[in-house]
Amino acid sequence: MEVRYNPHEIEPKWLKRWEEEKIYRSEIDRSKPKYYVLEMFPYPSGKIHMGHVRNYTIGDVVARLKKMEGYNIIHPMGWDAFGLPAENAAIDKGVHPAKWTYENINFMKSQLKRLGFSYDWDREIATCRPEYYKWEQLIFLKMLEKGLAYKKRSSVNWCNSCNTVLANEQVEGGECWRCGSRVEIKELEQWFFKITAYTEELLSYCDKLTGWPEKVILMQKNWIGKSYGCEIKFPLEDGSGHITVFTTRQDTLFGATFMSLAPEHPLIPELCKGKKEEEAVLKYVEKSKNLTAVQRQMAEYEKEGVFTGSYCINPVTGWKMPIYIANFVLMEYGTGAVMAVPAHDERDFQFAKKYNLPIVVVIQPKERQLSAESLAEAYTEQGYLVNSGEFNGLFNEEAKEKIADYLEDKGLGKRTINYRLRDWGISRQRYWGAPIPIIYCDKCGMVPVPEKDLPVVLPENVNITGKGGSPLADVPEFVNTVCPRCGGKARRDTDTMDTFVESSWYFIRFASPRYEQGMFNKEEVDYWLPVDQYIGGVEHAILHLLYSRFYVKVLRDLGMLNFDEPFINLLTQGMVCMESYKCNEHNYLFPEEVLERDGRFFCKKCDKEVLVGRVEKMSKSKKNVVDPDDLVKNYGADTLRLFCLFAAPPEKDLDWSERGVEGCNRFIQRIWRLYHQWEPKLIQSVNGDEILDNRIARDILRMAHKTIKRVIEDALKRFHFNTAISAVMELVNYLYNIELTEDIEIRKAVSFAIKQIVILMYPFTPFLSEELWEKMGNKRSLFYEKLPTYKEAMTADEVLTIVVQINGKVRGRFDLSASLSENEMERLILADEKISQYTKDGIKKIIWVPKKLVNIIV
RNA sequence: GCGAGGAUGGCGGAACUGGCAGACGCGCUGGGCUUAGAACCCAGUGGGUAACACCGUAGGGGUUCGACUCCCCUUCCUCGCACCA
Repeated sequence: MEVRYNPHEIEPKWLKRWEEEKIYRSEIDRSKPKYYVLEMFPYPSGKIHMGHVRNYTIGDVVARLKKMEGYNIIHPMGWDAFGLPAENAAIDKGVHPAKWTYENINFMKSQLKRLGFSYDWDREIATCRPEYYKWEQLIFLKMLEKGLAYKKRSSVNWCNSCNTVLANEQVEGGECWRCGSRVEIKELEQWFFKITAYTEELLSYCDKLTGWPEKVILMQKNWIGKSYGCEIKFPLEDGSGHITVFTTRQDTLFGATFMSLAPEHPLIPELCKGKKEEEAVLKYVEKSKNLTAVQRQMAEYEKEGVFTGSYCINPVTGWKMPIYIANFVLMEYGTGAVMAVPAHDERDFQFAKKYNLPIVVVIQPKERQLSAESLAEAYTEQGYLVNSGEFNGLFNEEAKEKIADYLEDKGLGKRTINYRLRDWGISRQRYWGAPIPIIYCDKCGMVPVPEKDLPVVLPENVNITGKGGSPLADVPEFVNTVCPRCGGKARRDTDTMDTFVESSWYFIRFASPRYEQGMFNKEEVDYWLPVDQYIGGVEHAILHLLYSRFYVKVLRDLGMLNFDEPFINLLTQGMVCMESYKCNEHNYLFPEEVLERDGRFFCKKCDKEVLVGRVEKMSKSKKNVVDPDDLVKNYGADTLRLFCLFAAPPEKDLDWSERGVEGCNRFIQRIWRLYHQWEPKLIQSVNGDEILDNRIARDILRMAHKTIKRVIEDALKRFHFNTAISAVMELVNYLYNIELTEDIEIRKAVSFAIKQIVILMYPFTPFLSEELWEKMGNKRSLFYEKLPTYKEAMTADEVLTIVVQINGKVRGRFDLSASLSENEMERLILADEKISQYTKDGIKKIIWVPKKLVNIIV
């Protein structure tokens, strides 16, 4: 008889039953501690890919494990449904973004269901529904009231030939992704969220995020970019004012020999006015205007600039410093003006060399002597001050403080702190997003949409061509409205919000997804939030997580929430990777378009040898993708899940391997077969701590208890599912070596062990486990079962294998009864013939690692 | 350039606080079953040797009775930020 686990019969059976019984529905239960498991919700792009499968499998395992540990679980799923791809689909295929999005949602939802994820689908949300974005618009208005939302002129990428705004990701190497023409910069009035109002809190609370990966916290800190320094005033030579700079190196002030300004610096027109340099300067400024940030980066770091014709005075040395415009100075950071210290800053050094500007050394290292003439590069390390008047001889870190004191005393400058973090621009000149609830009236100016008129619904009848500005501007029924204040004619804001706004609070909405009286039901939120375990890709380590943290703080300060941080624990899972094949003639090839011959690979079309690419992230363009649907069809969901968990620990990248998948399927079959071999001999009610006389039976029980311990410690405490699974594999292998027998004690022990396997595998392979669980005579789903407990005493070995080292080298192994004392063991070991050969010249020292190892030093 | 992480068999990966390196899986080899194959089961599998010895965690040095693990230097790889003054 062939015994085979058939996923195509068994898996649909359980899907149906789980759905009918709604076992994953979550409700407040104050008798249990709650646990909120959340995976980053997907963008409904069409169908799920392996990255989703891995992410959601990890989340599902966490949810099931925590449930089995006794928590009341909430495990929701939804759709980050607004975004650019929907609009692109409209442009390419003429499908309405809404239709495209909802169809994708339906399809992807069926895919997720098929994989057996334990979502409470009653809580499903899609951010493109007015019931959702209504509350986003409300919060926008509250932020406006608080001054946390404001409007200012800001630049966008603009394509002249398509006549449209481009998102950053639509700019490829400074060119438009559609037509390839040069991208320009255009200034538009845009909305911003004042995230900088929370800079300090976002930074200091980083240290409270103890459940986050170190790496992500560091990225957040770097993104915020706090630096301590001074603002220093440099008087203009003609006495007409001064230029303020920001520097973190006030210790090098005596070495500042010229001044560099950003091309956008407001003083420039005045500085060059009437000078012979004026024309050249204005031309340079004009040229810089049309450079995007992307293009600036492509400028290959060539430092360049022009002299303005004016000078300012170094306040401590009295030197006349020429004022330059320099392309590397950023208007957005500091004051847009930099004091140039060529001897101690790499960029200033290059600039000084190029334009032949003076270099003065003011920091000397201890071990060598620098001189301005022979300097080949800037010296940016620490050292002692020279050429710095009364500060000579000070260590530069000390001098920073002394010079800052001096500047403050004399009123020449003051200590300041600067941050890299800028406010969050949220205006998008796009259709498929949440409309910004603002009305412009000729008489009353800018008027917020009254709360009672929310939501401002995104109109359906819109023509999306990919041309022009915001598509909403072409919908007169939307644009034209009446002013809520005066009742006169008015126009709506035609921009939509950045999709990061929707994802900044969806995790709160999940607590009460159908609530109609407000953004959320406070009682539900107080119970479920914050998220206990958040799981997703590291690509969101900065923006999404930072914006979500910001949102929670804003809502807290609006009195709506009473917690400070959204995500207690964060797991960033690795990517799913695969080799790629590239033919010189036919570009990237699918694996089936490649022929293998003696370990080399050839293109089936042209028979030329193909380049086997590094294992890298699966992507359509590289043709190194596998479709989860195919895998479910071939192996079933359990196998696919198991592979995602077994091939690597969750935070590492996962290398795709078809053979590895087959191995996981084999393991499932092995459990299935093991069960069926023993089925007639299994004994129903067994408990694991019975005292058995049979040695083999006792060993089986011990092995089972050890396995429970390992699975709990690896899976639950460390989320290392790969080693947890391998522990179960070892137990299965062990049981395969037990001969089928009528011995009652062995049958009891095996029954216990098999039961543990079924329970322990449930979070990983729920279908298989449910089926076996039912076969074992259980009526209720495993979902309600508790994790097994192990007895420490039951894991203790009766016989210990003691490793004996002589001078740190392994020279023998002794199987000794665990009941012996160290002294008794020592006597037995030293009496051994082989060991005594080593010890005949006398023993210096004996070091014991209890129950494991002894090192004899001779 | 700065910051972080990493390098272990033919491959993916174990070894948690320093204590048997290579668990588990894949692949490979041999055997069993079979008319044959697939599937399955058993055994072996870092290098080296007839067997020991010995050599092995990127390379070099150090601390220690003992180092994949701790410290210093070097090389390479991955990721993040990237003209932030």
